[in-house]
Amino acid sequence: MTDPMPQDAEKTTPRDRLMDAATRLFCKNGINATGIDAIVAEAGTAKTTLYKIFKSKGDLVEAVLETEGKSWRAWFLGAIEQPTTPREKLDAIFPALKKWFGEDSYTGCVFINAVGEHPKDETRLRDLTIQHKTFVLKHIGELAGAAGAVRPDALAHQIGLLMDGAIVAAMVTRDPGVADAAGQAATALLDGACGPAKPKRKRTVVLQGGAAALAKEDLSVVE
Amino acid sequence: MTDPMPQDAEKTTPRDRLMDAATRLFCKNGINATGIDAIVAEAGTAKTTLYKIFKSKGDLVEAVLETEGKSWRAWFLGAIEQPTTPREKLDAIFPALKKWFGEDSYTGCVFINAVGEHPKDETRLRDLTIQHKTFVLKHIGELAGAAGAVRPDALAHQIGLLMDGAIVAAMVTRDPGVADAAGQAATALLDGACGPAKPKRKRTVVLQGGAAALAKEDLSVVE
DNA sequence: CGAGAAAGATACAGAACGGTCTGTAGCTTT
DNA sequence: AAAGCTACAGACCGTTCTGTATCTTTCTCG
Repeated sequence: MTDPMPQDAEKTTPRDRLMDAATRLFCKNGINATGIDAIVAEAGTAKTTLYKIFKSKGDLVEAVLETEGKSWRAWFLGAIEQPTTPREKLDAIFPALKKWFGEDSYTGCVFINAVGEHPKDETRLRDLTIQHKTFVLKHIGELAGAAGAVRPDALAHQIGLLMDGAIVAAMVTRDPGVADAAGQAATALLDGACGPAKPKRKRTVVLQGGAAALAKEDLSVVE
Repeated sequence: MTDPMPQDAEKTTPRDRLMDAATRLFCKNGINATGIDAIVAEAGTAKTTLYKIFKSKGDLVEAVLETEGKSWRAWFLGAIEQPTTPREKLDAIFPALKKWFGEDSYTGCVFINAVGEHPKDETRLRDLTIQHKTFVLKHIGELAGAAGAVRPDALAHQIGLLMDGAIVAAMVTRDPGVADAAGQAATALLDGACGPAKPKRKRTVVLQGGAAALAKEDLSVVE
């Protein structure tokens, strides 16, 4: 059967526009500070359209977090997969973050901000955030293991804390340079756990394919 | 002159009650999610009383941040000043944070959360946050210098990032154990910058009085 | 006691909130 | 041409928001 779908062109769906507008406004102004009217105005859709697609504002928030999380993970993994060795990939983390921090549209981590501005006994947003962070940490932990770290998961946990700290500090200070400070700390931790990087003398670290294959696997967070 | 103040007893002023209620509700539920009515109900005051004391909700928010910041700094400096040597004080940072994280009322850093839930082009809240963090980092930097760190300010910056990361991660996960991971990372960084702590063999580090005197100085953040 | 300030209670104003409703324009499909 | 679907437009619902105005109570202190 021939597909009657009208090709592609710039046929953006209302859903995409709503998600895009909501993401932008939630990040820039905060979730609670963003009204439905502002979202539909930015998206150029009707309010009815929004409520035909999403059950409620909370439903839209969750959809934004999931999509934004998946998008961020794809960008992040892509940004650190270009080097060849696991150690070099790990060393690419904070330069990548620095680039992110330098964007005009940088507004910190939408997960962290969402948890911070909602009631602390709320579990749904925290669970989504934990899934997001766990996915990233798992990948870093596997890289750390492949790089020969003595306690890969502990090292990944520490790097994750440095990442979160840098993300928050960059949001507050608007200074991408915090990524350098975090990167130097990470390098010191990595040197301690794996031995120095030896940037010129190539010290080949075997990559058994586990971490490399994982880089291309599904970015969804399974429950 | 005899003080005509009616002793003490539980004579709480409306201002104190309002500040207390606002602090608790802002931290627990978020600033934008907390209405004036909820604050006056929790404080047991009239709405008119609030607006007689504070010009606006934003004014109340700033007052809460300043008071809460001063209180936190006093607690934090007190929690790490009990050890004698600078290095031991630095090693006390993350155990202190762990105790904080374990409190039922722990809700993360109100400064970070406030910045996250407000428009990102807002400068006032970010400035208050930077002042707060700068004060803490300056103290840590002086301790690091007294402990013989090669680049005390850089080390303090890195420790600050670990602190922020731990604060955020503890808010999300509700697991005080993140302080242990952060503390291990800090210990590794400190060992690298100052040499190992040598916990038993006392390696006396001279303290020229600068950092010790500072511990008792004004906790206010000067503009 | 009695004057006056402080703070409570309450109602209100005007705007904004999340969310629903009615109606219609524009496009396929048949 | 008729029918149907999607999405936009915008009024509207009840609620909640920040902030104010008015009145009463309570307490202090001379």
